[in-house]
Amino acid sequence: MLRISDFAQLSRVSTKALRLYDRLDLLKPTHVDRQTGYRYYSAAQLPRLNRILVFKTLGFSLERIAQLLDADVSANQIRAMLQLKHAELLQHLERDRLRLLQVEMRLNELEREGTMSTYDVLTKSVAAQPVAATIGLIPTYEDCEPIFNRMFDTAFQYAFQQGIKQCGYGIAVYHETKLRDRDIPVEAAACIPELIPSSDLVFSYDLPAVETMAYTIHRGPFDTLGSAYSALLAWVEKHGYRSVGSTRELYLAYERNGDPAQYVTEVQIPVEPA
Amino acid sequence: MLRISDFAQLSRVSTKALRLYDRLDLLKPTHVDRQTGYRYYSAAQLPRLNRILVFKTLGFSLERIAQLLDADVSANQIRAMLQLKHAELLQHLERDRLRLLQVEMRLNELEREGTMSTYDVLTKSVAAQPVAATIGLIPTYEDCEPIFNRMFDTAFQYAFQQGIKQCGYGIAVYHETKLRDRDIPVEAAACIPELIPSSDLVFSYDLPAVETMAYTIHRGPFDTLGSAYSALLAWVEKHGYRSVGSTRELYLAYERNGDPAQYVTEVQIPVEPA
DNA sequence: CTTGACCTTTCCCTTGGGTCAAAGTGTTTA
DNA sequence: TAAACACTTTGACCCAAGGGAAAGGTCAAG
Repeated sequence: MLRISDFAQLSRVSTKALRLYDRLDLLKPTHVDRQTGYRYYSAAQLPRLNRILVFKTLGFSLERIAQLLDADVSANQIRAMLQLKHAELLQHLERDRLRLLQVEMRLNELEREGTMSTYDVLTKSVAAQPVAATIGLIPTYEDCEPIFNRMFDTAFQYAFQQGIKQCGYGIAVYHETKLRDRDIPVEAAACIPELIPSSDLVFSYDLPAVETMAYTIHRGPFDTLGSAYSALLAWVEKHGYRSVGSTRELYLAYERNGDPAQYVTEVQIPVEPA
Repeated sequence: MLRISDFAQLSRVSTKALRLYDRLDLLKPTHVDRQTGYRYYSAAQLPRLNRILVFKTLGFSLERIAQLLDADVSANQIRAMLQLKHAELLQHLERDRLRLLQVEMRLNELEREGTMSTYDVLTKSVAAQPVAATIGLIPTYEDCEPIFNRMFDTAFQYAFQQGIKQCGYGIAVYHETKLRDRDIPVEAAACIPELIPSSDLVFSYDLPAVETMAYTIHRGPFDTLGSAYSALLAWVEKHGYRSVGSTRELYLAYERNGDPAQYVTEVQIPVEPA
């Protein structure tokens, strides 16, 4: 009969851990004194404790270990739990591999540029979104704001006429076409809570859901949006994605004739693993 | 000005998390109503929140992220933190790779044998241990118990004569020699708290510390110790170690003329990565 | 004015123990 | 035999990053 500290020394497991394992029914002392509550262990319990430690190094939780050590558990169930753990570990490995790559990229950037990019790119999934949209052509990226304003006015006003009380943000959608820097076709869409009838000028439809949307947030005037696109496209390429849809601009903070420095725009590109 | 739930929807971060980030000074609302305590956010805070999310996906803790986002932190400090994270991730990868291998080995074993080995092998580091030891020859592994008993008697009795009150466990040390199955040289050592003078028959010295000791626990009579050795040696080979020292047997539960089924023996092999 | 949606703070819960603290035990020594 | 000291017990609080729920205050629409 060993006292808890002797057994702890023998097994190199702390007394605190042994008491926890007792409470969790993982490893009960062979004997507990009725009077004093003292726990007494036997060297014969070391195999069980060792098995616990092995499963712990495999990354199992104490709760799962309790299940694994249960005498009634079949080899099949054990295999299932091992396979589950196997899959889990593969996930962990993949996640950490990606993290490692990203940390390395950040480090490279820091070495090259001396500073980190102001654009942080993330991915998210985006649900389908009912919109009221107009289509137009932008002659050039400079001074396109008045044209956009007219297009959004058309869309939002039409939505109001159709009884929409609460409109959401404005979204610009650039459909995939041959690259060109003049006469770019663009869609100006107003987010609305539900579909409405379409008219000649304004189409109401569901902006499709996107499984993986890479996006970044641009703060400031629209004429510097180009650097956000650069950062976003560079990120997409470096992270092994490819663009698979229409890019979008979501105008999160915009006030007509307001201070352009306060504008906030989310730039989005649907992607999928290359 | 956005209410917390709007900002949460926009950023896809739960209100609970936003309140936590407020409390941790990671992301304070632009405005908090004095009367009601309502938090009001601005879309202009999305870049900062995005940067928080990026660092979170890299695996940084919120506390570290707070440091990284601190305006006063230099590029050098950021680089240092990234490098630290890099090293940490490498460790994680290595650990999970090993875990994966071990889970796979367990699965293989389960497929082949239909059950898991009764021997669980672990490694630990072992400190130097003062002992009083005698040396002898074992003619054969069968019926060696009386010889061992005499040797241990000699060692323990000598220790008592030298004033040792509390002796520890008995240890048998098999020094590396050419493999042979008869006339095996062996050392029977009594663990003692401190060195004592040596005599003709009993040597007192420090059993050397071992950085990495592979060990397993055997329960039962000594004549089945062979399977423990088999399991241990197989483990050592499969896990990419090689034996680098004298194997030891530590008698954790032994009673002369007791029930051999109750014996508990720890079998140890010093190893290092091959 | 009421209702329902939304906001606040506060408390408890999660893992695997570490770290005290108060109080009771066991052994040893004077 | 009693004090000293080492050991044990339970209990409470702590870590990270929130999730969940309760109790009560606020806001906007009908």
